[in-house]
Amino acid sequence: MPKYDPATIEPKWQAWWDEHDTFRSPRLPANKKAYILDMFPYPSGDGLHVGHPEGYTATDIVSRAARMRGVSVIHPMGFDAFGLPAEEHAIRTGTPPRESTERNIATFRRQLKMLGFSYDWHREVATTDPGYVRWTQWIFLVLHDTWFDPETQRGRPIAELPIPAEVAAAGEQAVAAYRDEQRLAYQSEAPVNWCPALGTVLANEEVIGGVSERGGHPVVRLPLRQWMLRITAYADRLERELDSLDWPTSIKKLQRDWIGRSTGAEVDFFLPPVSGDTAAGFAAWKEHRVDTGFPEQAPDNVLRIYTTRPDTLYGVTCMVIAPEHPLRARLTTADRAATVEAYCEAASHKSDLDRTDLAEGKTGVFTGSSCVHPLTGELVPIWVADYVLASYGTGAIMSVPAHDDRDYEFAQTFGLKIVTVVEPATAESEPTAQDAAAPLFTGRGRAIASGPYNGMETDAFIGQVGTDLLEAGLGRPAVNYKLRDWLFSRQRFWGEPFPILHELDAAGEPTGVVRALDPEELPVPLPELTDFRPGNTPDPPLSRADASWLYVERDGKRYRRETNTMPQWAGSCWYYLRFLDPTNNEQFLDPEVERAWMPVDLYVGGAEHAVLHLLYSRFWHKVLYDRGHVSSPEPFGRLVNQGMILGEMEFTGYRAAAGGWISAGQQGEADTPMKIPAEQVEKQGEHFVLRDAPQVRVESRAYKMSKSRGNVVNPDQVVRDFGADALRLYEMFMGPLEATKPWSTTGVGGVRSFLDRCWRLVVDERAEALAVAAQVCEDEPDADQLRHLHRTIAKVTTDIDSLSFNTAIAKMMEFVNFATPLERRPRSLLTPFVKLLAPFAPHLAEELWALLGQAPPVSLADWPVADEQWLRDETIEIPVQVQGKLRARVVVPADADAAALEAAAAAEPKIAALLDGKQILKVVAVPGRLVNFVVKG
RNA sequence: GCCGGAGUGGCGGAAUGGCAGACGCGACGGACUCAAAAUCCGUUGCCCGCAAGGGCGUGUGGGUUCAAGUCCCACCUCCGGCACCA
Repeated sequence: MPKYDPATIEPKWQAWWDEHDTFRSPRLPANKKAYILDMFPYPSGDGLHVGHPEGYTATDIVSRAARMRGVSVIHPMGFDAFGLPAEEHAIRTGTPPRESTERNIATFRRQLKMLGFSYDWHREVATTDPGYVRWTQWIFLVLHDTWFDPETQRGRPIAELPIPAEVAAAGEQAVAAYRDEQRLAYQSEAPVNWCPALGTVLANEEVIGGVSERGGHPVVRLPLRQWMLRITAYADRLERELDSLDWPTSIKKLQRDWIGRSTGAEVDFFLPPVSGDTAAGFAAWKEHRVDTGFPEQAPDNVLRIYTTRPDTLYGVTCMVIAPEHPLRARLTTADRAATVEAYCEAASHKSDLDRTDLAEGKTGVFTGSSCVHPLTGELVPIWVADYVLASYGTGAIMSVPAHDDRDYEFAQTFGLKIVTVVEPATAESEPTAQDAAAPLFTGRGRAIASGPYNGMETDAFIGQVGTDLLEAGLGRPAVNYKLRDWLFSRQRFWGEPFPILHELDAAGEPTGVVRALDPEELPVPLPELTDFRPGNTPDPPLSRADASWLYVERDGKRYRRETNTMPQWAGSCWYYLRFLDPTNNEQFLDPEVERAWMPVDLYVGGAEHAVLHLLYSRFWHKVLYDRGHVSSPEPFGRLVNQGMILGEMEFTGYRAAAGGWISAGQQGEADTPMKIPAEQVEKQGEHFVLRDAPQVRVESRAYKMSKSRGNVVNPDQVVRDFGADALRLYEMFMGPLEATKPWSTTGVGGVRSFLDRCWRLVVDERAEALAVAAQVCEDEPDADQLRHLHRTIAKVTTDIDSLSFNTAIAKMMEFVNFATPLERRPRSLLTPFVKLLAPFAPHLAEELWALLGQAPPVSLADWPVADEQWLRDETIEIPVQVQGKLRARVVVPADADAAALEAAAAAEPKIAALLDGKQILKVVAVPGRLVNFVVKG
């Protein structure tokens, strides 16, 4: 009668935990601490997806097990609630985003509670809470109040910024402007990615292949005033300090590649005056440079380039500048002006996709002018081409077609000269005549045709020429990063307003003076709007706010509020800090609390945040660290990415347009894919085929869950059908946490029947009322039972530490398989097992714990300790091989040495027969492992 | 193109260089039942064989080793990411 019924016991225990504040964490850890963090979700209107509970269950198991082992655990949850979908919903329906967001959060909260996660809900935050926004804005003020001191590689208060004498002399306004330029949060007019369909500007990272990441809408480039964050100042630290982190190497590498540090040299190429003696001018310039050295800023009379291969200087055959290069107009001769202008005009309209090398070939035009090679004195023509990016390095390159594939392609396209100056330094043969068939060589080697540097290896050459250029004042070593400053403003409604005022003159026009609000004036609330529609222009929706919001007066001056809002990343950059002190109204986080709990010990989330979220968070954290607001330089110690959960495995056959089936792989456009039920398919060799037509191959694959494919699994449904414990357990049993794996509904049924078996281990299912099974007794467990129990304890314990939940569950299944047939089940055998089960299937464990007469909650019971004595065997079975092939097994004492093993093996009748008459060449006997006879004859 | 990750039964997956396939799903057989479901017990990598037994097996080809899923070299396929960063 009393069958295992998750629908009743799960809500019951969830209510119990709530009432008893079972998972509330203290303000400060009582002893050893563990901060176990999930990437908080964006509360979409679709509710929880089965992908969410995967990582959440993993951290929940770790948290619950840690609590049972006496660790002070902090395990919070919240919501990343600003963002585009809520705003788009608002535009469609006219509902204010706050309303739909609150509704969605309520759904998410209900679903998360339904799964029995042991979050401390007292710490819940949403990035949209005014009490949270206040401190996001406050951190912006910190960024705005900070400049990066390159000397100390640290962010420092703007008040400490040294003001150059000439700036100070120019007056207060000049000083203010100088400061504004140096702040970590600064304004820029740079061209931005404007997406008309979304009505917003997007960060470079949000533009994938020329279209918006979200929605795939076209993006155009427009110049616009924007807030930028100077993340590039921290590039070096962001890269270097990755070393100290316990992160997957693949994620570290993604971040390194994204930061894209490269080392090389900047070199100045002399621009001869339009009229006058080029040779004499060049000589005079060189002499001047020897005296004055390499100037910080490139003067007007040079073209400054950046290269990672200064050893190829003698192979330069042309210079290429970006279309947006500041010297472009000056370098263009009158006869080329029309052509160059037309080219640059066209390039400005090209999307990033068109400018990548996916587009066919290289384009470019000659400017008509030339510069002088600093080492050879030869004239080098200057071209404009859009394969050179204005935003990287100096926006200009030296083109070395023989040793750079992009330059090679460019030279080939326009028939430019190719000069080989590096040859492969192969050990086996002295390179003879240059191999004309392979003019492109991008590897490292030995210099040729390079004047005094002939014969030098690439690395030595780079070092030497670097020194020489520096001495001659012609160049200097340089470091560059692919990482760009972070475009931090959005022209949307549903985001944090900036705590910034723009001063207005008498005519109501901005004077260009910016005033940051005082921290006491925060938060700046979002204005009430009725129309959320983005405009046709990049004018943000907030500019349509009431005058009462938009205009403010301070100290007798009129100001207009900043109407851009912050991007969604802002809130998620620091939520892990607010969780520690979520209701603090005095400061963003109490330093005592911060020191006690930080850094995060385990951070689990999807790999899609490998670069952006994790890089932005680290950046903010380092700024807060530099400014003394947090105590550690890195926020996240151990990071783990959970894998994606795919839809159920599908078989797809193809209906030929002409009728009948066509084998997968041979189908054309006109043939229609059709889903085939699994029972109509069978495996034949490498492939699946139709059972009724084995000559027809069928595709078998699991696809990413998506609404359009209709293979989305809904957690509510799974909980209804199998229970939350079954869902949790199944997600952990599917395979390794990090792996991508397909969903299988029958698999959920499998773990559910394991839970049923656990239930029946304790409960008499056929009794009228809930009662402990008759087999449960007060016997002392026997040796065999203790062996099984302690081995299970040992395995489950170590597997939780290594996040190998699938094998931990397998071990518990083995225990249940062992214990089920027992006619007498000692209570003291069952209670430790229920404890092991508790982190995985907490509701069932609480129920069984109570039924076994223990005081709840098992969630805070002591974790069992494996007793070494039961992990050892007295005798073991050892495989015996002859010629490496398994031929027999012998049972020997566990501590038998090699000689004893060999003797026992040789005595085994089957082995003796095989060895008879053979010459034994070698015997490998590994105690505790195996015996292998190597014989001849 | 470049950089990661992965290829093991019908399926998901286990395996400190030492018995490949733990555990689960599915399938098959048995017990219980009038019957079915549920449950319990058992079998289940492939091939040959009545059996005892034997052979073959971790994407492909080579190598190291007494011994390779695991280490090394080359290649193939799939998945993910990056993509003119000089």
